[in-house]
Amino acid sequence: MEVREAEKLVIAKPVASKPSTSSFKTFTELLAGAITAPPPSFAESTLPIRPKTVRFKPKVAQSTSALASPQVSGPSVSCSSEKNQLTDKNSTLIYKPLAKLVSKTTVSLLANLGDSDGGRHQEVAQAQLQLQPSEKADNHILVQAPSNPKQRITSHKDNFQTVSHSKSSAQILGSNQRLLLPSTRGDRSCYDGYNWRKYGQKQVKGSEYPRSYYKCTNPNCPVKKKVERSYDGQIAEIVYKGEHNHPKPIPPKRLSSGALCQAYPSHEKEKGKETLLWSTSLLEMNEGSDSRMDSQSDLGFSTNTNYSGKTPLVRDAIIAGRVNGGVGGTPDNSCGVSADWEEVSRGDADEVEPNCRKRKSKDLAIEAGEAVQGIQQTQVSMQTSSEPEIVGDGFRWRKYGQKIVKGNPYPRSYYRCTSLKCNVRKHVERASDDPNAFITTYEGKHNHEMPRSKCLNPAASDPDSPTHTKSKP
DNA sequence: CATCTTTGACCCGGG
DNA sequence: TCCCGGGTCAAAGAT
Repeated sequence: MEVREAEKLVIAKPVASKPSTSSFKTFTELLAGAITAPPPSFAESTLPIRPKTVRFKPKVAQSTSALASPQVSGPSVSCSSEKNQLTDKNSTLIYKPLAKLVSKTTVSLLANLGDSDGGRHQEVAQAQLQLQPSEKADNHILVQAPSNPKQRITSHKDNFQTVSHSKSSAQILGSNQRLLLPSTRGDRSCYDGYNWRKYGQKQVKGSEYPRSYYKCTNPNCPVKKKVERSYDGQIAEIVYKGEHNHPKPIPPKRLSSGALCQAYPSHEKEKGKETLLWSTSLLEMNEGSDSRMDSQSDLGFSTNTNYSGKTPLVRDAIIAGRVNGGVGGTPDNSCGVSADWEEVSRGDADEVEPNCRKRKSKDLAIEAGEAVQGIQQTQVSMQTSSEPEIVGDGFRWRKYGQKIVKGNPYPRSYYRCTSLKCNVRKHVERASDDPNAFITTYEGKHNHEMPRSKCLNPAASDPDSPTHTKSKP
């Protein structure tokens, strides 16, 4: 099967679980031994490990080969080959380059990676990062896994640019694709370091798969993502909306909880394998089998999951590129990647939601948002001029939608006041090619006073003031 | 008991 | 003005 073909290429590492009486076994031996273990259905598989793993079907042979040997080097890797496969619908990554911050830890981590095979990951990660020539108002990341045989073109209209590459992320993702059996609880499809709450699911016309809607659980964080998942659990497409206005939540103790506890299925936690250091995982990633990965099998791949699995850098590259509000898909993107993981263990951000499932009621969340304001401000300042209203004009807004409105090639973002019982809404859209020109339209009147956050910098709290926005209340 | 997912209904912009 | 369809809400159920 094609799927297995992909696995063969990517996950070919013999399981370490084998009681290695004799220090080394040939691959054949390992294979043979493994084949006996899994169910008959896997007999034909050359992958003795992780029988549960389901990967996106690599429709493109070359892609798999590329995956197998990510020898490309240098930051430019992503650009060179990607153009060659613009038509490769199986591996499409829509990514809006955004300026991103690279932490020191990231740098150091990258350095370390470079010493090992991390360099490869970095390259791969870079391959994931696709620059979008146009400055759009929203950063969306669209990851489309190649699993879908009918891969539909990820044409996100004007907002997106479909890009593919030899080592397309999708394929890489695919290589790490896991069976996403919707876990009953905590199906955080796509672990990306953030916590998501599913708030809807729908069968979208034109899409063969149901689309799930997720919101970042962080208070006042406008980020949402849509995940289309095939019936067998594979992620067909992921679309991110907005930018996180907060740092990544941090698990109390190294990947053991926090984000993981949410992102990972319950059994994952039970296994306690998440305590594995990512660094360790990184070393094993491309070889295919680490227990952690196994435990992720039902996590669902995703931009995140997959990345986090075999190619965390890839994942992070994407996430970081977006999360950090970066403007540029510079080679550093790969750094952001690792940075993300670094952050996970650093604990610099979870003041808002340090523990998994600490989420309280919406009210509490809103209140908590106050505490985040400071962070927001900081984050926003790092962002591009896009979506300046996230933090607001003194009020707090939550983005609840976005659409392409006729007559404007740029997407219109919809916000609502986060204050309870306040029905004020507004939508923001680019007014022209000028990335700084926005039109903000307000609806309704605030039935409350402008919130005053202690951490809020009055000066910074008025993103509208920059003159880029003209409001018409 | 708290939190999260599910899912049908509703909202609303666009054609 | 009506209909379509994507997105969101929120009650109910699950964990």
